[in-house]
Amino acid sequence: MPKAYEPELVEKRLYEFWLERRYFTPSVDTSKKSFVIIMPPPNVTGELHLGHALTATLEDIMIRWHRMRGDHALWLPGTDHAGIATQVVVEQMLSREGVTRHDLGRERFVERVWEWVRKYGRVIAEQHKRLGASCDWSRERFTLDEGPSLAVRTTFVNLYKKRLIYRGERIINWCPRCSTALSDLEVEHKEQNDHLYYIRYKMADTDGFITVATTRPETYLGDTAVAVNPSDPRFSHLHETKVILPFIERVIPVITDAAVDPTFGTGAVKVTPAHDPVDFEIAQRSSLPSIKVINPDGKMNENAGPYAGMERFTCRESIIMDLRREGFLEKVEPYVHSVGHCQRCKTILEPMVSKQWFVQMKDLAAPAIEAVKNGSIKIIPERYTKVYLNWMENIRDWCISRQLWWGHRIPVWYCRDCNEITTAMKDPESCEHCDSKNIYQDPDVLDTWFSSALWPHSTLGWPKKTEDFRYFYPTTVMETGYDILFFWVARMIIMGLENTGHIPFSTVYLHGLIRDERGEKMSKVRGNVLNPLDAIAQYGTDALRFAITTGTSPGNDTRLSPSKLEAGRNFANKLWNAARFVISSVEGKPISNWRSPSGDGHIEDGWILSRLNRVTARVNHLIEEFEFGEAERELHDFLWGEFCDWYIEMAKLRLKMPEKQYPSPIPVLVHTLEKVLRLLHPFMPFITEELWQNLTRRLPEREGLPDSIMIAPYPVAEEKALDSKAEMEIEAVIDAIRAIRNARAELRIAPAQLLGATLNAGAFKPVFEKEAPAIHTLARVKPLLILGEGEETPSPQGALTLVQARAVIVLPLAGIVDLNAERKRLDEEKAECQKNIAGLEARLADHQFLSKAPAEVVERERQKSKMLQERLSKLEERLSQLPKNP
RNA sequence: GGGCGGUUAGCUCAGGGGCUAGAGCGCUGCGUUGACAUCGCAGAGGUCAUUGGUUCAAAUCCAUUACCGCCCA
Repeated sequence: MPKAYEPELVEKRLYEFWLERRYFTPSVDTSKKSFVIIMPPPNVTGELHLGHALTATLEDIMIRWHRMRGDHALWLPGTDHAGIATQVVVEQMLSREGVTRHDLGRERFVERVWEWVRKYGRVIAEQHKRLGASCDWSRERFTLDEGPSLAVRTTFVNLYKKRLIYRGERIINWCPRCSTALSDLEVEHKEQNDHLYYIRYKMADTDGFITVATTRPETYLGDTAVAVNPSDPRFSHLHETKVILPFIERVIPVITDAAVDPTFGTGAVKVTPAHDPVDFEIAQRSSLPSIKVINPDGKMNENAGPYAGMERFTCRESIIMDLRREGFLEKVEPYVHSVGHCQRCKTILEPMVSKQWFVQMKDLAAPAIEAVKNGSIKIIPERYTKVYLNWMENIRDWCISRQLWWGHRIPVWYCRDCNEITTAMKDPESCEHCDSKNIYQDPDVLDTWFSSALWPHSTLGWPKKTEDFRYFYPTTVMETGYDILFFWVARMIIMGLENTGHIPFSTVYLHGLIRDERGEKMSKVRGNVLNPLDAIAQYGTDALRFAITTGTSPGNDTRLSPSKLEAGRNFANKLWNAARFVISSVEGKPISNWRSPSGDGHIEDGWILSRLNRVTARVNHLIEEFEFGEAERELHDFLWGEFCDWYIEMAKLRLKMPEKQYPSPIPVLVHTLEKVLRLLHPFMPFITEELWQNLTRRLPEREGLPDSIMIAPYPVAEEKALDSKAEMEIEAVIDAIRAIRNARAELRIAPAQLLGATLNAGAFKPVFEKEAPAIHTLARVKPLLILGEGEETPSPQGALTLVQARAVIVLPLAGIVDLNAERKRLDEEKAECQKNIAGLEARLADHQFLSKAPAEVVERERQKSKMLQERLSKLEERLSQLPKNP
């Protein structure tokens, strides 16, 4: 075995081994419990980033744990066609060839996208394999596959027939760059330093004017009214009057509407129904006409009179100049407001009246609200429940049509003869209303999230009643980032309930974002992205997995830095070397009883087995509670801080000794390592598999051992292995060794130099006698005289005394120890000890405490007090023995 | 404007009523004893943001203030 763990030598080979054995593919077995995670589908042409790596790691941890516990664990992977994103990428590629999608035409363009997808669509899957993801590739799905597409079609037709999908002229968010409508969720609101323009509109019938304030003067061309608050006395005399728009000379009414905020600007606002959501509603209430002045490409249209053809922001500048010149511009104030941007391309969006398809959400949301409220679906961390409910209870209709070519085409046909709409499961040949053959399909496609919303059931076969659907649905856990709670999770719950009548999953686990070491969001623009594959190449997959999940808690963002990756790599290497030690120790030796070794052979055996079982219980509990980061931390601490630092070090001595005198530590070494490997396997699959196969290959008693750790049972704690006495005893020994080492370091005694020592262990005498060889070697003391209760501890001149709860250690160091310093040190320890006793005594004298605190707590405090008292008297004894110093 | 989260060691973060408050990294000193220098041993370092309250007991629960971050409008 190499001296250091070399991940590149094992990862690929083991992944192929697992694939070959089909370990990732669960069978349908209704007698067994299923555990199902549907993977959030990444963009088909995208590349794996750390968010995906985190998703995959957390899901793999759950899946592997459940699989090892014997559940039929299905982790279904897939990819998303990602309408806008993919179309944009391909259009960019085409533009390098000097063609637009319109040059190609729809059919040829879509064919080009498919080519692209076929070429790059495997990237994500391959990268997931590098991460060790144990997902079932045989069930992999793509949103545009036949199955999921059928689900989309079925859903659309059903909802249309239930009148829950409708077509309407509404104000929507339009991205002029992507040239498509977007849903409200795809709008990114950003605070912007801007200006508020005060524009004068001349009264039509009198001499005066009315001043309105706006941040978007270019839209005045589409104004169809001026509105004031009905209760605003400043304008009551102007109700029912008319004003004239500058230059274009359109006469529009002054109306009243309660939505007008009297404190904004002058209290009078312009109303542009075609380009503002609030104005759109005002217009509906007052039956105002709506005049579009901006085209989908962001240029002013023919209704803009002299400004027609101008780009919208150029037009703004131009209009401001003209208004100012003609005295229509009263003033300009600096103004901060929130502006909607395209989430995808960051272009400033244009609110625009447009005929689009919508899902009516309110009724659909009701059962989805109920499912979370009544606990059928649990959200982790819990605080997101409120966020979810708040959004759901204020839900608005969902604009689902997109003016793109890449995606699920809207299954709607319009009749040129009767203007009616036909929608059906099969593409119609003629209008279902007038039977005319003169029909054409809606050119638009559906929002990508529409198909994503069906993902948990569409991937399992719905609407067909497949075996998979019957066995694996509802799924168990939906694990994803909190940033897509509304986009995806909420909509999956809605659509799952609507389509199947069942919740799509019972637990939602939301993870946080991975940021860079300065806490900034990683992005290509910032140039701070860390490529997971680079990290894997440099540190290994297990190190990366460990680094991004250890010490994290659900829903909280984490920072990733090279030093965390190093820590992961170092931990893997530590494990590697601990295993290397155990494996080399068993080589050529008879091994017996490693499956269930006795802890009675030696105190430290009982100790490590007890600790192992406590950790096992903790880890299982933590995984159940989705506290993966904490579970890993505890395993890390156990392996490194207890097994390696102490048990292995102690075992080394016994390995060198004749077995008659000291029972061999090999069964316990092997047993503990083997268990730790299993415990760690869900987190660090590659190294644990490699070591486990390496180890078990050399062992007897192989009955029931599978070929792979990934299908070996996950350890379960055994009550009978817990041994508090052994834990206490080894703790006392460790304390003594630490105290001696500490003294040696403080006094700068060379490591090679052996010291003689006397140790009075009181009632623990037999323990220390048994552990004497460990103390010899680990504390480098020899000879060591061990005394017990009632035995006088000699204290020669110039000795250093270490007083502990369970032992007093005397190191004869005449000439090295400064007596003044020694007295000072003991005095300080005494003071500290007295302080602690005083605190405890005060508490123990308090009737309230004695009567109200649980008996167990009171008892613990009594014990503590007793131990401190003992220590205090030992300290006093040592102090009295010190020669009086002038 | 409404809501949520954070504030704990120099840095990054765990810990969510009863430890002497922990870890990793960093820092200081020592170290080539056949698992590991991707390491070992030892050490320094904290008014748990503020102010009140609840409680026998508060880093932990409640309220307040301050600052930072996020979401929704």
